[in-house]
Amino acid sequence: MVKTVSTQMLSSEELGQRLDEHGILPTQQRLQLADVLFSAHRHLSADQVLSEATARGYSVSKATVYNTLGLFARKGLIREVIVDPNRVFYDPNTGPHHHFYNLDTGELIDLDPERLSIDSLPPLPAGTVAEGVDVIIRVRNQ
Amino acid sequence: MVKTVSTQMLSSEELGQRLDEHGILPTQQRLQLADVLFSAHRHLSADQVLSEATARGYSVSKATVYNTLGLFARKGLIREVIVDPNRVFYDPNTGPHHHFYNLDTGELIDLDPERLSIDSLPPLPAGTVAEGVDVIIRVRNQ
DNA sequence: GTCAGTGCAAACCCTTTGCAGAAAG
DNA sequence: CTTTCTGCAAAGGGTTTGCACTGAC
Repeated sequence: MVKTVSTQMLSSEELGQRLDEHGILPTQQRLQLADVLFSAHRHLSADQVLSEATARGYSVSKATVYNTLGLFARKGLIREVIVDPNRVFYDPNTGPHHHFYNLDTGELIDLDPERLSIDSLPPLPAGTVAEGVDVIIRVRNQ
Repeated sequence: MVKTVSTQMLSSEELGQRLDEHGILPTQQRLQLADVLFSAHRHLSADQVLSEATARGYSVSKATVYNTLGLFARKGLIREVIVDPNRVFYDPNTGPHHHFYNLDTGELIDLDPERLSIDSLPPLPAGTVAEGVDVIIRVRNQ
């Protein structure tokens, strides 16, 4: 069973089910924020999520955006991407893949997983277990 | 030139030369901060650099630490490592290598470059050039 | 003397928190 | 009705900035 992640707008039932699957109570604001995150197949910062939500006429506060994004990330619904000391990006794609980060535009772009994958991890420091691997290719224009 | 009682591993002449090579005017504070950075083979945050400098009896202000670390990084003397949204780490090793980041301890550990290297970059987004590649393996204790 | 570097405190910006009111079950 | 969520504003914490002072050449 191959499930492809669609980039089109998801119905609120689908969104609600997705929240349920991750143990997240689907309130109105959470559904709206999930809608923003999953319909844009882009990487958004908290601020951008708030702007986008506001632009769509959703009524959400800044605190709720931050709290909700943190919750979604903790529950595994989305992934935090740390590439810029000034802001955290949120990636609706939780599958294994890496990123280009454009230092000039601040844009974060998915890297085709087939193009670069770390297949064998090196020995980890004693007493630790791997939690995740991030590869960031920093690029500049021209 | 008066020698101060310190634990520095590089002579101030060596440090001064290193700053010169990177086009950095070697002032007293810059030499002291370079001393802290290069004698500790660790990854330090700005705050840790300040603490360490103070502990050694160096007289540097917080603003100068931040300005100087930024300058060193811009000039290629040290490398910024972005792994934690709450602080930037500075790595005196500018050679190609990657990192383990311990989420429990906040510790950043060098990964032996022979253990993991990205030898062929995937095609970059159109109109961009690679600036650097960061691989972060996030680990937890136990 | 001139220009760059430094120190201090205040400003900044993103993010988190405290708490009262609203909503979900 | 009880518990959880939301919104507002204020606090928090790392980093940057404005400006006067100091130091290097």
